[in-house]
Amino acid sequence: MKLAANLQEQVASHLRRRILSGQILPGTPLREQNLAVEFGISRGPIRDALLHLTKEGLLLAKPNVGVRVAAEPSAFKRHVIVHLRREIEASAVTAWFATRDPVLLKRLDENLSQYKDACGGSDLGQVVELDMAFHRLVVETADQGSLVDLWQPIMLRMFLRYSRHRDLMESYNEHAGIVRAMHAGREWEALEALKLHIV
Amino acid sequence: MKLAANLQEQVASHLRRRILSGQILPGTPLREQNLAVEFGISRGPIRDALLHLTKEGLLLAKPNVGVRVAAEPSAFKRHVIVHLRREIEASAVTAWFATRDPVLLKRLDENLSQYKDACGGSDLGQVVELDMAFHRLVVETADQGSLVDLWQPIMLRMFLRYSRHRDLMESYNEHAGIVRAMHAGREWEALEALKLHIV
DNA sequence: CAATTGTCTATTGTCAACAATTTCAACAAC
DNA sequence: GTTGTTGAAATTGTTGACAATAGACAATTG
Repeated sequence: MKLAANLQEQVASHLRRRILSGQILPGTPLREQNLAVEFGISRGPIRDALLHLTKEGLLLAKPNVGVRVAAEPSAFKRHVIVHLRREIEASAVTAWFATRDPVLLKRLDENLSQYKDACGGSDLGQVVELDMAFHRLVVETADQGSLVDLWQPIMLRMFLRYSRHRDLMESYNEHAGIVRAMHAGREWEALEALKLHIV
Repeated sequence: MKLAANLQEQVASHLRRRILSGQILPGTPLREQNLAVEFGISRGPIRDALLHLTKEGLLLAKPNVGVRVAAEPSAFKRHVIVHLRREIEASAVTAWFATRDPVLLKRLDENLSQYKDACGGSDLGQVVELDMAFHRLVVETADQGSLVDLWQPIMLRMFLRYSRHRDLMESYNEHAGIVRAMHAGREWEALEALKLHIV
């Protein structure tokens, strides 16, 4: 975990984690003043953080009214999102196979072992973060990470329903399968495993 | 043009237009204080607007340093973006063919005639806006507009190089071709024309 | 002379007070 | 009963002042 220097980042990642882990349910309003006293800071950085999360698709903002946690995407929207994520991550994997930089493999292996541990523990926030970190590692590798900002809001919208519809251990096995195919240098198999994993 | 009630929206759309029309070139730094005096308001709403545009991919932010206009996407990134836009807009068109709501056709026809006029004029900002409005109309139609927030940042990143690489009249003809196919109820033709238009 | 350290300035980050807006309940008019 | 009105409370929008930081450049030291 990188620790952010400025408050808005800290607030944003804290709220992000709580939303994704299901501690704050869709529809819940977030008031600037409440959060300000909760974090012991002024409303300024809170506003910045809420704007961040709104643009990331986690919150829904209405002018002069405030923000609330966004609802899970509709079936139609989710269908589109799945395709977008596949497109981005598959492009990244394909790009990796052109270089086969071993650094990524090492990092993915590390992530897998942490992920396995976290699945046993009780901290769902940690599991979500490691799951996301896995995919981010892949996306970051391609084209000097230029895809990350494209990928993140799409990913986050999908993870809005993470906690309620995901079998943790199965997810781990699928990650492991992708990495195995990459170690073995089997591109088609890796891409296929990735595609089946993103659903 | 919709006029926004709050300052941050006004500032954001003003800057957005100036960036997309090439009046502010990639790499140009935007200072909060400068913009504040230029717009005759305080730094608060300016900050909000810059955050918006940053999340939309038009600006690049560095903590404690400030923002600058983002560079055009790399060839690799652009390639991915093209696929994403095609996926989103094709989904929307497909959804439309399930209902064939004539309201959209009327709006597209209106847009086309305005677009044709604007191509003759000298206001590039207007052309860009109408071009974007055309595609937004399509995307808005599907699933109560749920795709718009997904689509917008992708679209905007692509339009960062709009002014420098686009033949206006050709773009108009392609739009017209898509609408013609929709009027005639030829789904495959419309999708194909759309795919060829997004490049 | 090179490397480091200190200082200065431009700029962003943060804060608390005030203004504008929305919401909702109580109440009056029809 | 329903509808419109009004006013208070809650909340966001905006502002200007102050604090913290980064980057450039000068001073110092080996």
